[in-house]
Amino acid sequence: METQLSNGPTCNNTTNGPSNSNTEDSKTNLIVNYLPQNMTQEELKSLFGSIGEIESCKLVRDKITGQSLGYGFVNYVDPKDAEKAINTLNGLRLQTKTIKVSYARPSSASIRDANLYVSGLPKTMSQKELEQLFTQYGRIITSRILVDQVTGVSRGVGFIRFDKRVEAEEAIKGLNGQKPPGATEPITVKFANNPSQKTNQAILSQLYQSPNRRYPGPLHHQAQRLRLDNLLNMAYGVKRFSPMTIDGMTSLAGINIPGHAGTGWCIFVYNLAPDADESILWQMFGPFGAVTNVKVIRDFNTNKCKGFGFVTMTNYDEAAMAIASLNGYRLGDRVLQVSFKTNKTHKA
DNA sequence: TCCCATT
Repeated sequence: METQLSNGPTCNNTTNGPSNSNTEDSKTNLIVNYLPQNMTQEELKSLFGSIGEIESCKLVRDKITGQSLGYGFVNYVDPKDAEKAINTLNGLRLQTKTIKVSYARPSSASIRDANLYVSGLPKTMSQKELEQLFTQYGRIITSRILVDQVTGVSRGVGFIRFDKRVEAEEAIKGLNGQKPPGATEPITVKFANNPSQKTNQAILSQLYQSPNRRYPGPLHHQAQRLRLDNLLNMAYGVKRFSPMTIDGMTSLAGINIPGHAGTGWCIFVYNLAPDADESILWQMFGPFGAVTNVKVIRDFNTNKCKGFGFVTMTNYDEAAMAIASLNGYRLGDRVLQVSFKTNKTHKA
């Protein structure tokens, strides 16, 4: 039973069919991938706790920096709740991410370091074709082709994660330096970099590529020292800086602050009646927690609601609870659709 | 040339 909800064009769900060992663990323990960088373990627990009772929950963090690695585990008490979580939360879009929810495989050393980096792919090769090339070597857990953010065209590089490391090793032996069918150039297949090593390099390049300082070396000025301290603190998650501190650091302008959630969590409410007004949104969402803004989108000429609106809530867990409770809610003769707002444009 | 899938 494969779960195939929309999970982005370059992300598959080739995971955990019924061929897995049927231990109790495999039926209650879920892995959650592609979490937003700023999501905390408590928020993860809140979101999944809205489905049913959680036995344990863990957000995986970098051992050194404490930064979220973007995935976590949720272990339910009841296998039915685990199944329900997959059915209702897989493919959920949070900020820029589309989360993936699937059964966790039993933990073992043999499944670690099974991720391959593939380059030199024909630009025309699809994700499915990439999988077809690699599937002879083992069970593919995830595959991905990187695309140019602007044009959407393949960059000719991608990833294949196998179930077992030995499968990945065999794929390297079999495919590295080989030409895929119809291709003119050979591809390179090697183990992917360890994701946790990357964070530090990104921080260093931020430090050294800031406008006043392009070369590595000792820091002399007070402003630069402060900037270094702040960057390290932010990067290593030691503390969060108040907006005041950040405003005072003009040299920080242009640097994206990890973990900054913005003004709140925007919720998209669809299928409102033409005569809906703001008060109904306050009434519906207010009981779940702090609501800072509501808006009903209206037609400029008729002043009638165009069928949707937005609600901004301060706290993630309250927003998640409101969504879990109000999505599918019957308002009059209409069934509402409630979700976190996406970046998609909603045409009227 | 590197996508955050094993607590």
